Amino acid sequence: MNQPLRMTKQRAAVAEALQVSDEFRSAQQLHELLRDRGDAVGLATVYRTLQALADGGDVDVLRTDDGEALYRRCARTEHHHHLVCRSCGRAVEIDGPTVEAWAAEVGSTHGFADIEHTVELWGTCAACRASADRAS
Amino acid sequence: MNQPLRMTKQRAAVAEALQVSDEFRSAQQLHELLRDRGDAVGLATVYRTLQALADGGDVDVLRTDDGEALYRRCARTEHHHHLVCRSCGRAVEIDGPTVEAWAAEVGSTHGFADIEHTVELWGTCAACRASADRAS
DNA sequence: ACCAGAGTGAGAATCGTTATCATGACTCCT
DNA sequence: AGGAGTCATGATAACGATTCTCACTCTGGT
Repeated sequence: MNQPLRMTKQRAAVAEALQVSDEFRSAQQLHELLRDRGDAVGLATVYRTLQALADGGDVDVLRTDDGEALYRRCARTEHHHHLVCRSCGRAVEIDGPTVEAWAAEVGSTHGFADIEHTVELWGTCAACRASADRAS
Repeated sequence: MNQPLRMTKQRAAVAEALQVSDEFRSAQQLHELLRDRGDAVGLATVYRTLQALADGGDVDVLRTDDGEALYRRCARTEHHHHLVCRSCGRAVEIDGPTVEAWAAEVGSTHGFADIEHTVELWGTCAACRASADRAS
């Protein structure tokens, strides 16, 4: 068994920064956000904390097209997917009712085991579209 | 209009290395593979070529969990997904008949536009499972 | 209050990837 | 064949994200 994590100022700060928004944020964004807010936390610690939270299933992680990791504290712990705004990171949690079974079936059909699936939707949310229009 | 790319030894070599296998390979793996085979090609060129091929839709790109890009020359050019072996990179092209419509619908329901989706399945193929058993 | 050990942070180190830039190869024109 | 102009190459530097190192600090149990 792995002993529970100690609660420190920094971990609390990171956790809280995640509570606040429902948007996916990169480690660096969170680091900056904390700095600006006054709770300066070392970048390394932000990374460590996020990793720990992710391992514990407390935050969801996904990758942008260029490989950067984004983190978000989701309302539910159960398996789900996301519809993410590619410009602001705002996300909606969604289910893929049919996807789950489909994935497992396709996997075994081809003799693959331990199937996992990555299903994420990317789009531009209404708000970001509005501000893009305004700019043009 | 963008003029066609010049066909050079190195581009041919990279393209051919991709033809050979149906496995997803990283740029670095391909670079090594070419070196070993005798067709030494600069790493930068491998990256450039892969990027060009990807832009042209001639190779598919996906990202591992840790953000590394993997490339593969697929049989079809039309939109499709993959079932990839997480240990050897072997891949099977699959369709997600229902997924497409579902993605678009979910997107518009939440007011998102320009919906794209990422759907990839990861598993362990029969061959890799066999060699894993042998090792244990 | 004390102490063992987990946690922290500044900076170095890694790793994948992209940018630079001098050099080389290819095309087209004559 | 002889250039001029262009695109491609490759060694290397630069980059950005992430991880590692290590001396120092704090937490949590006593």
